[in-house]
Amino acid sequence: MANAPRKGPYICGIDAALDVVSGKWKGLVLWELHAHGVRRFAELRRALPGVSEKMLTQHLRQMEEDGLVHRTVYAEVPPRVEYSLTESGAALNEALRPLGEWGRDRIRRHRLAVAPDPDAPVPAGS
Amino acid sequence: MANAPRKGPYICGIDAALDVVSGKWKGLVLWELHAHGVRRFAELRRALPGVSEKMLTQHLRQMEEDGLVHRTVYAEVPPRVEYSLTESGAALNEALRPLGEWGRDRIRRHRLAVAPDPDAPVPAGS
DNA sequence: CAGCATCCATTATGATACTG
DNA sequence: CAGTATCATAATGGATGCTG
Repeated sequence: MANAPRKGPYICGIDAALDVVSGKWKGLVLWELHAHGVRRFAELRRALPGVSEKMLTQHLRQMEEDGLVHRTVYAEVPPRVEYSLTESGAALNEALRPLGEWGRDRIRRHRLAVAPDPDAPVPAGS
Repeated sequence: MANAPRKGPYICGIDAALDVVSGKWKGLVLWELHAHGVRRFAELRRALPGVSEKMLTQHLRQMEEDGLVHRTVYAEVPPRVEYSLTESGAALNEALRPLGEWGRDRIRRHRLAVAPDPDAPVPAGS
């Protein structure tokens, strides 16, 4: 993925779409940017428990190249980089919603493990 | 994938869903089974240009384990095995439809390569 | 803070030959 | 026909250290 080995040719829309969302964290990045609108690198990092800097960078660059996310660099010290969804990325997210529903259903039905939400407020008394 | 290294825990429905559709041919298998209802091993093989027997078997087994496809073996000579979508698989396919739309849009917009449909009728004069 | 470079481990995918 | 087994390679994921 590091050098975006563009798959294709595609047989139908499904695999064209799956091609750009495949990757361990792409779905979560989309989700996170959709939920918050704009996120900085470190914020995304925190939102994706277990992701390494390299992977996050790779995924973000790939998604930028695929026209899904927008990257804004502020020439400040310390540096600041903000990510947001492009129009295409937002549309993809919309298209992903039913899939998310199905996934939640599946989690319920099969009682799969769910990681704690790092955005959740800290429980009182801790 | 050969031994289904169940990922998770999941952070949201999206990645739970992406987990079961990730794989180079899963989307196409779903598509094919959706379009035709029931397909034999060799039919699926033909429908997925370039897939190796091993990969197809692996994907089908994984999808069976994930409860997406149903596998029926007929004790005949020569052997016959038919695959079809389970209820869950059909629901997944429904959930995948908007994604397919988005993918087709993307193909159009970026003028991406599209493989010829092996199901298409043979052009006259060949 | 937001990265890039390097090395290394694990997975995914493939080609080929063989079997009931 | 519908697979398995075996042998390879490519793609992906991750740990660590360094830089502007």
